[in-house]
Amino acid sequence: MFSLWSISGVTLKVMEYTYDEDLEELCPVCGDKVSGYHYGLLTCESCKGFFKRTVQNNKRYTCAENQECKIDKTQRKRCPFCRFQKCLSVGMRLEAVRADRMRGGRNKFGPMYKRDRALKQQKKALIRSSGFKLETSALPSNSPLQTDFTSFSGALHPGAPLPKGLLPSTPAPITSTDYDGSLYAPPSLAMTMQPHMPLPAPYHQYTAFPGRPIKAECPDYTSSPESLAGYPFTDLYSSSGASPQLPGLPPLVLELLRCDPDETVVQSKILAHLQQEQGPSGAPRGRQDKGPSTFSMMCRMADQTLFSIVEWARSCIFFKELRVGDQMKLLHNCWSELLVLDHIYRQVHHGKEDSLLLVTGEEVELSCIVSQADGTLSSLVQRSQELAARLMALQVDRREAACLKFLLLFNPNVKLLENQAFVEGVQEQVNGALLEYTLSAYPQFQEKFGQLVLRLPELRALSAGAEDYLCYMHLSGEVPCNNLLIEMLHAKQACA
DNA sequence: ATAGCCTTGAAC
DNA sequence: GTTCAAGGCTAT
Repeated sequence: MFSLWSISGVTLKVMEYTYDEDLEELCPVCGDKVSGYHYGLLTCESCKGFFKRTVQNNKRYTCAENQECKIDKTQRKRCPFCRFQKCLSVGMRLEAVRADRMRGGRNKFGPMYKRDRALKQQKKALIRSSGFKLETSALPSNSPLQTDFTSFSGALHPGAPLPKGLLPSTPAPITSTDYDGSLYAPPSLAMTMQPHMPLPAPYHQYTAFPGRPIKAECPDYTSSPESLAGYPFTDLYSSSGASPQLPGLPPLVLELLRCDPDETVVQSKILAHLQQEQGPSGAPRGRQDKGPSTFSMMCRMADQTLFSIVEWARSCIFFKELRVGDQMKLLHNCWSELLVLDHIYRQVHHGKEDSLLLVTGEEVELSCIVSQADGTLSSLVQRSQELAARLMALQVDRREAACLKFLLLFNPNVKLLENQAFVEGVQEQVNGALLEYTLSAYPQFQEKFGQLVLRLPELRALSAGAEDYLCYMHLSGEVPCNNLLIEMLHAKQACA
């Protein structure tokens, strides 16, 4: 029996899988067995008690070493300073320790724990359905969920608002990944897909515990942004956007929504880039003397949008767990669909039939576009307006749009994927979450899910038309060079 | 001081 | 009524 299984290599995978499952039950502070949720996350009984004693008794510790002691089950008693630091850095919440020492009952974290559990279940099911553990950016001993949360709010997020300015403010010679800085270098998806290597960034800024007095009576951690760095749950709680806490919101939908970048950040980034591109030399690169053609501007805009879409995908839950090869295959397959959806959803939001809202925030009259475009382009724009109108009629909301993006990205029909089952699993899960969401949020509109999903083939047809047109224009030399759009176009043709 | 077990009580 | 994360108790 053993020999039979071991030669196939299956045993190995199964063992990895169960091993990894066990890992999830370990305390992120010391690696001991988890006994439940304590002060914000799953920890062991001893770290729970340690955290409580420290906060309740306002204890102050010092480290005899370099404030970087390893904390594990056997050594956790040796340095309470570093242990408490670790408690904070993994996300244990001071405010969950009660000032009044009231016993029993539930606190405000209740729903969060519930959501956490649900997400964990979902993720587990996904891993199970894909048959084996994925390549994750392995953190020491966190549950996958906790890993996700820390990295969401961590410094790795490429879509995070840039510190300042339009150009990378980091003096470090970040070479290949920085397309913004290299106008003449050939763009490449492969480049933008490289892991951000230069900084072996820690997942949580170990903001050395700054001698802050420990107060039991709910310290206002929410008021100082920098103190949130190591507290993954805070932004989960104040769910992004102005939407109030929806009770029936499936956790997965919430999670997908959280992956969405801030629109204004994307907008200003793209705007800045385009201005810079035409920029200082004063000489617009357009043909003839009336400046860049409408089409060329649209290409540049789409190109920049595509970059932000790639950034979005790279930082997305599930997607970032795939190997780069699979990531590229998926993106090569759906880039134009995502672009079209991005455009169309913007029009839905814009809500005007006779004008377009561009990614830069500019509003352009439809008649103006049509007058400058050829027949094919005009008809593409027209079709996209019709699709936008249909989605508007369906009153598609942000959460649904977020799901649709994932449904396009995780296309199970993409061939030769290393991890096909995972992609199918995500497709399935997102479908389920979207269905659940539409049913609970729009109970009076039972067919909404079906209606939404029916728009996807239409959208695909439209994007195929757009690709064809782009291809044609490219062959006529009308598309600006150094264009990610073109690279994607070629990649797709190479696949087909 | 630590950590395993016990009691409590609001939310479900 | 059940759950389960709070605080409490206590031998080590």
